[in-house]
Amino acid sequence: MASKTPHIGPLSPEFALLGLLSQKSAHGYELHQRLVTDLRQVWHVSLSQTYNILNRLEERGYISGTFQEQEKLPARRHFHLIPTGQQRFNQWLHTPSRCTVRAIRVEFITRLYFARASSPELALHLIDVQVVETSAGLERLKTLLDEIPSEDTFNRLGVDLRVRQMASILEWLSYCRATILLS
Amino acid sequence: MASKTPHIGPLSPEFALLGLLSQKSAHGYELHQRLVTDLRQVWHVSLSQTYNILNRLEERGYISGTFQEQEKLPARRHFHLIPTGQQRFNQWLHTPSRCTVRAIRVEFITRLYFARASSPELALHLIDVQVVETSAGLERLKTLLDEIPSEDTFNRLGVDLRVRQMASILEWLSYCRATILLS
DNA sequence: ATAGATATACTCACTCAGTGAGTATATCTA
DNA sequence: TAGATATACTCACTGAGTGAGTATATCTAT
Repeated sequence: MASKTPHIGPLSPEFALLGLLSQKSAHGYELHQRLVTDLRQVWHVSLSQTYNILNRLEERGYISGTFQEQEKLPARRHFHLIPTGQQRFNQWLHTPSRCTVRAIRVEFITRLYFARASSPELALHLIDVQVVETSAGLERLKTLLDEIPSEDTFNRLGVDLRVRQMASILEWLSYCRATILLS
Repeated sequence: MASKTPHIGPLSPEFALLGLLSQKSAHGYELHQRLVTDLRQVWHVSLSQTYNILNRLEERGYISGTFQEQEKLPARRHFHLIPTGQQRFNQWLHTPSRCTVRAIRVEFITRLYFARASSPELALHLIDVQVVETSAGLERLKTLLDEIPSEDTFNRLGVDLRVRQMASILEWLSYCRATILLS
């Protein structure tokens, strides 16, 4: 019954929350706010989704939350990262993103955000690794495109668009490098 | 309790199935096969997801299925489009896609597939409308980018990538037009 | 002065996307 | 003749994402 892919997918803000907690423990509302200020163009996460993920992360034993009474406002839960969660985050931080537009735009940028905060050299390294990964992906897509017969119009159009997008991601990655160097 | 957005989202293969049924009624297995031959680079839909959607579509009164006994193989359900479903499909067919990479790559290509099958002029018209829509989206993104302060590095990087992708989509749309004209 | 908006802080119940395993039979292939 | 592959579908699950609801405090404009 247990799913073969507990791989909860790096395309949910899960790792972003883990990362924010690795910088500073906090309660849900604050985490959500940090997410929507620093990465609002990257993730579109509602408050309730934030809490959903936080609860799951706690169930799985990656973070731990304790209730804090407050004088006037309602009690809140203060979360902090525990070793398994830190380990999970570190591993994610060093794994390149898949070669899809969404993975780059959402997951890779998030990774870069945390990498730069901990060490700008790491950020530059991640960019270089991602360039290699993406170039390889682009070649695979070009080969795939060549193998699709011209009558197969819509499959060709789909792959052709992906080829163009990979190419534009490569250009963006180089712009990204320059931006990180200057920042 | 009822969701405010019954907007089941055009990013599920729902409309593709409606469209396939508008061309020819069929049973689930066959619909799945048509999907993975003609649009395999566009949708990645498993057989069980196909049945899920077909069941939902029937519950909602867009399609209707009747059991057919077979001599040797197990009975199968033959689906056909009913008027509300046809109407829903027609409306979708004439609504431009949102300006996101995924909407274009998945939904727009699907729309084009059905448009060309019914009339190549319609396909060309849809492309032209989409160009207008996408150009407007690109301008909005550029304005947004200008409004993000340069210290806000990662939000800028996110929007910058989207700008590049919109630009590459516009080029692709023009390639698309040429392809449809020649096909 | 006070009414209404906004901020803090969280819970709950829901729909939809997507997967994997399971059931059953027929036919093709080495 | 055994195993892979094709036909045809069901079921139960996890995870993404939303909207409404609860409750209190503070700020703001009339």
